[in-house]
Amino acid sequence: MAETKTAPGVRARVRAQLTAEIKELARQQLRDVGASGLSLRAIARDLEMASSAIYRYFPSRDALLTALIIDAYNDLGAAVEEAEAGAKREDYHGRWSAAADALRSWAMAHPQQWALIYGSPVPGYAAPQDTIESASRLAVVLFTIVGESMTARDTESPNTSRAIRASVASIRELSAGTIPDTVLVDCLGAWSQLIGLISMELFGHFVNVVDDCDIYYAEAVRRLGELLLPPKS
Amino acid sequence: MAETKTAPGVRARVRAQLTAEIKELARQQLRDVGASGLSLRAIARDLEMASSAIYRYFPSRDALLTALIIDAYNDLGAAVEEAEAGAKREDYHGRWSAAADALRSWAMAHPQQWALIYGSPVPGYAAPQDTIESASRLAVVLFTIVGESMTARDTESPNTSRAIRASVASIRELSAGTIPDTVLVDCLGAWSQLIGLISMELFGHFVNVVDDCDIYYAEAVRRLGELLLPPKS
DNA sequence: CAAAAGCAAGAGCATTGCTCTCGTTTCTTC
DNA sequence: GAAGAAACGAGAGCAATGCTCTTGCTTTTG
Repeated sequence: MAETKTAPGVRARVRAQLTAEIKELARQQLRDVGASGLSLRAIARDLEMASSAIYRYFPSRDALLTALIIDAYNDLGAAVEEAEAGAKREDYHGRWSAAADALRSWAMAHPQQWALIYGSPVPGYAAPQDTIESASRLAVVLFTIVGESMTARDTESPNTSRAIRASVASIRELSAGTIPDTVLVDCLGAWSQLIGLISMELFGHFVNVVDDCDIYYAEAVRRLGELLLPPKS
Repeated sequence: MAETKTAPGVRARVRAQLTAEIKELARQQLRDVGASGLSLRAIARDLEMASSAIYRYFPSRDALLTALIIDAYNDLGAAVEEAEAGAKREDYHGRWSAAADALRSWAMAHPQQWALIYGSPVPGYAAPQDTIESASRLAVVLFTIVGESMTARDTESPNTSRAIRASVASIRELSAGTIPDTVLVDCLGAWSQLIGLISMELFGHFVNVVDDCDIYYAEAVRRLGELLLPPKS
């Protein structure tokens, strides 16, 4: 009796697999017709099951989208983390470039998933708490690079006003307090610039503006590194 | 006979008005249910006409969206142009802040329209040529400020590589060639950062990150101005 | 072994974008 | 000014969607 009764139950396993298959088909559909054209019925058709059966796995279309969003955040976070981990620890400029390049590479390889997480929030206004942990992975990598580069440098607290200090209080915790506020402001700007650059390119705002996005992006990343990090040894 | 026969024809006028009414109702729906929930049938219902009649004015839902996108670009462009025109011509920092502040103010006042133009491109991949002229108005304002501030400064051509020069060749025309390439690269970065900052705030990426977006944005704009413009007199 | 919970299927509802046809109104051209 | 052309509004209809409900079946659980 205990023979076929594997610990997590056979039913739980087939359920997990079917859930994964649904998400995989959804991702495929995302690439083909975009987020707005994602259809639960089409997925059910590909899976040769009744459309109503899908609702045993995802209570609504938006729930499926939300699951895809979380997966995308994690996939992107893992890609950036891995690339950044490949650089020498003390080479802050190398770590910065590696992370930034991995960010854009992932975006170019998964444009629809990028649009899902950094484009307009499609499902009403549902970006629930489930996403925030996965979403923060990218920011953690970027801010950690700058934060670790700070310990070596003089961390003299500059003359930022009280109001500005307060406006970035939350993010200071994420960076463990090692980054002075002026640099923190620049960090947020650099982060936003990276997201902005990639989104502008991906969403067509650089057509007839920037001719070679590869080269321009590399240059922009280099300058941001020079602004944020201690000068190269 | 020529009495009621006004030059553009009475029919053309009522058509223009109905077109405007449709767009106005569409904008209203945009605020209520977002772009994905925009329904031609609902507009027809509000207008108390048959759903099929709408198609005499817009051949498809995407066409309506495209019209709204162009309107949004023009509305935003006009708002920024007007704000920038209100500053003293020789006060480049004032012009820069005025334009950047108007940009964010417009975005906060019209979040759905912002999402329409800077979010994920919803209608398939249709961002046709009609939009590019309206879309460039913002960039023209920003780049013109920097360009005009350059004529006073030394425009020594710095050591940018040939590849980087080529990557931004198209945008150089828009700025009438008065901006050296290094500054041009920073301009593009600043532009992307503004769009990125506002999008991140609007799309929820600054929740639990930036506490006071008003103050932070003002500081970020100030720093970008210091980077791009000649030092304050 | 029996009750309970999970599952798949089918029918059905309300809604959508869009097309086609059919009279009617307005404009254009002779 | 009248005939022909073009634009218009309405209605019916098609294919598709998200989602719900009910009905049997299977797996798990007590």
